[in-house]
Amino acid sequence: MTKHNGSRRDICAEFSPNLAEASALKEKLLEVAGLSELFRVLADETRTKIIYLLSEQELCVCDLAELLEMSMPAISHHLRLLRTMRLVRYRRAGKQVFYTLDDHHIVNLIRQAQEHYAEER
Amino acid sequence: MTKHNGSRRDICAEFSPNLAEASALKEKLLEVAGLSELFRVLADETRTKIIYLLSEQELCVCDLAELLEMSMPAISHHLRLLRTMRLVRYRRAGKQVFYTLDDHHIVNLIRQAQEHYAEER
DNA sequence: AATTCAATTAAGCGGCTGCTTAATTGTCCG
DNA sequence: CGGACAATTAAGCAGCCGCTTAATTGAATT
Repeated sequence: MTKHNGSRRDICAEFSPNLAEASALKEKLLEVAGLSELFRVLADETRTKIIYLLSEQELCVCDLAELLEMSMPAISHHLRLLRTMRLVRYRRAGKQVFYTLDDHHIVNLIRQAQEHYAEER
Repeated sequence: MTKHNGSRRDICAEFSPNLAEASALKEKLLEVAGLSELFRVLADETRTKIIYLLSEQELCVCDLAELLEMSMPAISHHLRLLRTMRLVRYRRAGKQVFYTLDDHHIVNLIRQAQEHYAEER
């Protein structure tokens, strides 16, 4: 007649994880606060590809557009976000603007995702 | 009067990265195809928190709702996605349904993001 | 069986996002 | 200067996403 749920309680309304534990969990949540902003960058396939390409070599906007088979404004739009998030750097060379990856941590994230989730479906 | 751009070309319309290189890059892109689906899961703060909480311990829906200060339908909605992506498992215990993390790779992704992007602003 | 509570589902809405087309800026070259 | 081209910006639209409220399901308790 004690708790029969493997050291857990029975009815939700009565006690959440015992109070101390609950606030400990809530604190833990602070650790991940704000991370989604970063993941949101990678949530778009085109952006992930841009980052991946730039991790290989410097490229100008129209090269990216051609490689990804998208319009230049579309690419430019994505680059704008990557710029404001300080993930890429750019330099002007005549009429063209060349972009390079400025944050290589993010490639590690991509690679790690690759390792664990390659070819699933 | 040769190329003055450090072994690169000048005008975009004329040659993208020399043809062989271009198709090599395009092939590389296949490596990251489909990954965004995964990152999209983490692009929502609530989901990242759910995953993080479940990596600590098994929790029922109403606990999650309380810890995250959100409605149960909202939480349930997110869990549905996590279920279809096979990231969580669940078991029924009376009126409650307990969820556990079924894929711990994804926690590594979160931790890695944490390490590199903690406390930036 | 009737009530209660956890959970899910359904329907609907408001906001965000990623694209398009069109206009604008900046640079080079004749 | 004027034309050409890379790039960005602006405006607008369509689809998606995450929430809400309301209805439904499922299980336990009486």
